[in-house]
Amino acid sequence: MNKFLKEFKDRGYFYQCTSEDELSNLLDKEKIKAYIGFDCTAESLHVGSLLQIMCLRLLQKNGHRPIVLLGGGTTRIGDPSGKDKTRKILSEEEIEKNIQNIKNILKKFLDNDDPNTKPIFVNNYSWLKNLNYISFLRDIGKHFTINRMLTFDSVKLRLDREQSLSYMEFNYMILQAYDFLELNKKENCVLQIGGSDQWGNIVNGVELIKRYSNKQTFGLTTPLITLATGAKMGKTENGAVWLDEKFLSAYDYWQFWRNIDDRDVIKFIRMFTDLDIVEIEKLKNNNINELKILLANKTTSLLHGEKAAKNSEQAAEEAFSGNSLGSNLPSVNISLENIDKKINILDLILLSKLENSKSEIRRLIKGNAIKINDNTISDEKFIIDHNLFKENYLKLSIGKKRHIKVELN
RNA sequence: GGAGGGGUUCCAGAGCGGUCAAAUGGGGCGGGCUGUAAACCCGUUGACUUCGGUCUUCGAAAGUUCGAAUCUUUCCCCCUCCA
Repeated sequence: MNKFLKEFKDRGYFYQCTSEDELSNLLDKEKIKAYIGFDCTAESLHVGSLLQIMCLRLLQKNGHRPIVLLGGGTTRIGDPSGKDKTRKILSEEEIEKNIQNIKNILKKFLDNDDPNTKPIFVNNYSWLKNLNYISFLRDIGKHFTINRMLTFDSVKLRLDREQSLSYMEFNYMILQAYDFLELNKKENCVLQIGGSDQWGNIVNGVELIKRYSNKQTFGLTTPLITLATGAKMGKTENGAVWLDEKFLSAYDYWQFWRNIDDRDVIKFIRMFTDLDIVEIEKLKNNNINELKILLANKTTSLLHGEKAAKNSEQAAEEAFSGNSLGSNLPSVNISLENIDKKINILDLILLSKLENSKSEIRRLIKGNAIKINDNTISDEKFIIDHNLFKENYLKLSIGKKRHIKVELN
């Protein structure tokens, strides 16, 4: 089997593939261009897209060139795959902003220098916006039958569950198929990779290219990753695990990986780090907490850099060891006047925006969840005094896991 | 267009004149055990509070009533069946 494909499988990226043998042969023979599309509904990507990103990296590692399609056009429609409801439609400016943001995140993960493998960013709006309805129907629409379209899961599930599917959304798969055709013509892109929910859309593209240009192309999908607990990966405590530092600090990102379920650790090291696959097998008997730290360090390095990963590890060490002030923790600032005003613990937490309900904070205090410099606060009227600030900051803990540095300025 | 069913707190889903800030389950949060794990146990889950209470919520608005999530009217939205 082809080297790329083998590693793709060994790392657990593989779910389904069209004409696997032919693809393997092709990959042996030449360096190809492959594309993955990213939805631009959100302002940032989250770990749910990480597997796709790792696929891009693996392509580069094997000398292939990734094309990143930012779905500026298709985001205006909304992919019905795996969705119960029609998505809210975003404004042009929002989508444009999202595209820029997402592009920047992707660049962090990819090698942008090697001229042979550096990513090609495309926005399908550039070709979708000018489509002419009549000629599109005649050129492209004739290759699709409603009979077949109705058999695809994205459509079938919505119909079976008796949830409405608008004509607009129904067209999504045709547009995605057209994207592939366009990239095949323009860039000679011969492979589309996507999550398993994209299978129908991908197959449609492969078939369209076959009918339209009589060329063979390929589709490859990755499995849906679920956690050992059964939950979908990517959303936790405070919402999604964002890849953008503006939404989730490097420290919190590190913590996300540090807290992965035991049963998922090796699997995730395989999927989300660059460690050699053979080396990973040898790690299996290592201390589970060491492995979690390794996982957290490697994944955080890929996104935020090694230094940020190290800092996070150190901050965690300090925060959880219990007798250090955690100078590396994420920090919030509050102004000196507040302390002069003798604010209490309730207001301090409110000001630092860690909670926004006094009732909630009261509840936390009753549950012994609030600590300042590792001392439990049991009085909701506890006054924040200057002498709590060592070297201009104090350590505020909410629960066992949320530790933060409150700095004066 | 006609006939029915429905919109309840994060979700699912009870309530159908006062005892309802609203059962139950899930999820979340906190505590305990432990390993910053899982499982399990306990607590909590509208806001504010001088901890006595006060205020705002059951699609929207108006009304009946001492009193409404519960009754009436109008409007909006969703679903099913028939045409």
